[in-house]
Amino acid sequence: MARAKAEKPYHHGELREALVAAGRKLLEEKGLRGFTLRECARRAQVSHAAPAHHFASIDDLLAEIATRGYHDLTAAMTAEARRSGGDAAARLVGQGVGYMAFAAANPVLFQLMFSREANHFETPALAAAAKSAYHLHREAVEAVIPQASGDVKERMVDFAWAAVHGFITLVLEGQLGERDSPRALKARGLAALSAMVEAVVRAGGGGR
Amino acid sequence: MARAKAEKPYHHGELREALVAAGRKLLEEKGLRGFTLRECARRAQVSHAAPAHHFASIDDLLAEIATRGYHDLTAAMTAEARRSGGDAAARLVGQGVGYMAFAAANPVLFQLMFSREANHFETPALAAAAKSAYHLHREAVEAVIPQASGDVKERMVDFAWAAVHGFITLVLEGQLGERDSPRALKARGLAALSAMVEAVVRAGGGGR
DNA sequence: TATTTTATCTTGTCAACGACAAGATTGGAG
DNA sequence: CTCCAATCTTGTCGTTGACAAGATAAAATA
Repeated sequence: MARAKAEKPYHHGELREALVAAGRKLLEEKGLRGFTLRECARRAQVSHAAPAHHFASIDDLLAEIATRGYHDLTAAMTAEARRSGGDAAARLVGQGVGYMAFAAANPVLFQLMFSREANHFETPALAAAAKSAYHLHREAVEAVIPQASGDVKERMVDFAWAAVHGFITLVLEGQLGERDSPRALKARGLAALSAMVEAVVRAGGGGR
Repeated sequence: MARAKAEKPYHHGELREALVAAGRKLLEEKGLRGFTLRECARRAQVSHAAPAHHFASIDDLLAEIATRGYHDLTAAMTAEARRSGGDAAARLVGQGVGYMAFAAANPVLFQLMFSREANHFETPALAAAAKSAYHLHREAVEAVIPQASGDVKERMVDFAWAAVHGFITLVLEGQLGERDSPRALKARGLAALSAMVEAVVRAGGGGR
């Protein structure tokens, strides 16, 4: 009850956060093409020009939203990996599950994060957040094949990420499993994940 | 010299085609967010309202462009598969190469085709073109593992597509191999492809 | 405490956009 | 030759992102 919404606050006080929150919701509701600064301002109860004092342009707001998305993504991956116990392969699967779960819960944001446009408004914070998620994945893959050569490791990092990312991307776009139940879809995702891990293990010298 | 551009043609004659061509170029130049109907009209040398007689809305034009993209994609996949000889596994790799080559040559269009927005302006022609590309892929995968069960086949179709699509998607967004030479990048793509095919063969019972 | 500074938010404006309406031009059907 | 229908034009509307200039209130200073 400290500085909440009494009637109509003088200066709002937390516009930046409000804009990010409203923007994130708007993004999921209307898609990237339906996303407008003015609607964000409207939802935050401020005038159309107020956001300019916190974000230089609409791309700046999108960059901030994408950056937070990466933070949430790494959090989801970490949490799900931890739940999956100590085995390296199981943790890799768990991280993949976390990755897919985040994407499924935030489809438009996920598409924004990995869109070509996102590369255009590249802020340092966005690049750092993306790199952080990448390293998380890289380490999980390398832990599965610790004895493999650096080259094989690199290729398996590529391959594992591609399989996970490709699967959930195709699902989100409606190309894969459009008429499956959520349950069946999750099974398909897990099948893709385990096929991926098997391939990694095998390529890393752990096969037979 | 039949109905080309003499001075300023009466009715243009081929506006629809001109708009699609201009739009496709504009899309690659400016990205989806920089794509405007009026700029397409400008490049086709017509007034801002002329496109309305050929496309009901901007989404209609984008849908048409995406549809042609799918046609070109299937053509690229077919051509590259044919070049790769008669072995089913080699042809699957070839199709993947064609897939990636198309995406690399038309990055923004590719992103549009597989974007969430594309699902929104879903025309019958677009859906048919997309389904056609899907079936091409499905058959190529199934040809590699003809003796596998239907369930395994389905999962390997998922998996193979996910690996190819995921890899090229990550490359296009700059997440993978951003500072590799085109040559090195192609090698990474081929490595991902062969890891995928190996996994498919093994899962399909052709292993050992 | 009183005054000044500064961040924040407002209203007002601009060019560009997508969409629509109404009128002009032209190729082809009768 | 006449009329029709498709095609293209000009004109307009509401909305958008960005900018400018002024108002408000919090914070810094004296």
